[in-house]
Amino acid sequence: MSNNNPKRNKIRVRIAPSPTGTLHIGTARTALFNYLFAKKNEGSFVLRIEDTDLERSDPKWEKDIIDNLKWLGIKWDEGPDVKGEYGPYKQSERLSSYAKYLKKLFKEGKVYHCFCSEDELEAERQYLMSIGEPAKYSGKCREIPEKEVKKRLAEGKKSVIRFKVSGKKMKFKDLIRGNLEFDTLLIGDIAIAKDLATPLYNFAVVVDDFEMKITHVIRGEDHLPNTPKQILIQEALDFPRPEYAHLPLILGSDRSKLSKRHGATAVSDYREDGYLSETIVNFMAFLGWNPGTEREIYSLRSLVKEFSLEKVQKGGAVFNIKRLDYLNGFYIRQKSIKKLAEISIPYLKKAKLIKEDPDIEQLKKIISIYQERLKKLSELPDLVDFFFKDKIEYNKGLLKWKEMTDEEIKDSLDKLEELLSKIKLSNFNKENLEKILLIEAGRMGDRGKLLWPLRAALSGKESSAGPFEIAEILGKEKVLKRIKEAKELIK
RNA sequence: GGCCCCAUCGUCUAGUGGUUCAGGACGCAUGGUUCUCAACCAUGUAACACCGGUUCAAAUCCGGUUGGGGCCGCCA
Repeated sequence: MSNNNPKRNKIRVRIAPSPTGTLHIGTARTALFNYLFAKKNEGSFVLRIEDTDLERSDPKWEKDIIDNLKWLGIKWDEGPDVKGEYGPYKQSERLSSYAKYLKKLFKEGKVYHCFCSEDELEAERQYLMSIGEPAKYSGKCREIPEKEVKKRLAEGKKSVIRFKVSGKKMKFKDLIRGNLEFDTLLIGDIAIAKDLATPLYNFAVVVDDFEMKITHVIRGEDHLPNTPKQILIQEALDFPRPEYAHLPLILGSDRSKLSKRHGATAVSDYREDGYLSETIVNFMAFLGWNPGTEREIYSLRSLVKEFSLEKVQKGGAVFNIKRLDYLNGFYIRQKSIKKLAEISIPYLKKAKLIKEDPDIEQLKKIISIYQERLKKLSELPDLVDFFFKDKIEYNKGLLKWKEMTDEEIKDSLDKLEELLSKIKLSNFNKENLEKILLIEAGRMGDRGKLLWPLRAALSGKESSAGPFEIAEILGKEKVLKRIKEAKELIK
């Protein structure tokens, strides 16, 4: 379909995190959906930092948000670090805009100073709730005469700027939920700024979305009650109304909004735990959305092609870590050995298993036999530590397969030592070991009698990769050494 | 308490009035597979919250009940 005025109709969406903490998984998913919607429709995706709360905002959180969004591959077309037509993209740098519209609202008599104390307001709310009334602000400061207001202001009395809410039914359409209706009679006058230079959320959002020409506001369902408030402010300022789409919430296992008490909520936590960005993206996309087919594996690129708001769910979605693990295992298995070895290095270094200059070829061999056993990178050190340690520790009982006696274990170990020492260094590889040892193991009736003690002696673990591949990587010398050590234990 | 949103297997979901005694995936269980674990394969497990109505026909439409969730800040 052709469009005569593409620029004017261009879709523009935004993610507007406040730098008061690490990038939350919920924020990341909202960012993802906005990004997908923008890219699918050839629109623009804007990153705006909502740092009006000076107390809680910190540049370090802003950095965390930007770093992790980038890590996920979610790129913005305009933002604090990307020049754009509608900047600046940090609210703390947009103060003059807010002041401008605040003055306009004052001039038009649509806002007023409120001198109520927070304690007073809190008590009022409690009282209203207790008698079953809507907990809204009474609006009593509306009536303070102008002269009195000036006097109190001159005295330096603390105040807040409130927007006068006039009662009526407010209807708006939500792209996911359909037609919604709120009774604004139930909304008290909205605090929109502390003063001319300190805007508050509901007001700053409206001004910024207007000035940044945002066409679609896609955000979490927890913002639903804010929407009528923001529309009221928009109308007072004569701004056009964007389209709204409220996403279902991400829930914890108890079906309440995902929060810290459910476990990790920061994208950085998952990143450090060794989840891949592909995993997180694929997983987040399916929290409240699906393509309507049975396909479940999607890259960011393929999501862009398939995404649509119509397929977004209405009900909240529980964050299921088991599924995340499964997906991560899948993506780990998709990685090339080279790449997987590379990204494993930091985890092995952290566990002090390798130093600055690891033997990459050796590492790749190890990784290749553990790739299919890995769910997340942070598990790697515990799985492969025995390759790097000089001496491993385990209880003698570990060497025992089923009901073997110490005597039998010793026989197996002796046999192993005898057989293995005969193998030439150049033939000490998986295929050969298998050929030689399997014959002997078969002779014993139960292969476990030979193979289990071998694997246990080499790895020191209940479970591990197979003994032949481990032996090849360890090398003849070390293998014989570990068998000797096992024999010492049995004595 | 007030307002609002929501409701298919334990979880994520397919399903938009008949082709579905409801399909897929994760999980779980069982079996297969060179000792173990993993991976893989196969099989199984398990759901339309309830009550009315509309209709020849309802998981699908309407109403109510119940249940769950969100919000009610001079945070965002």
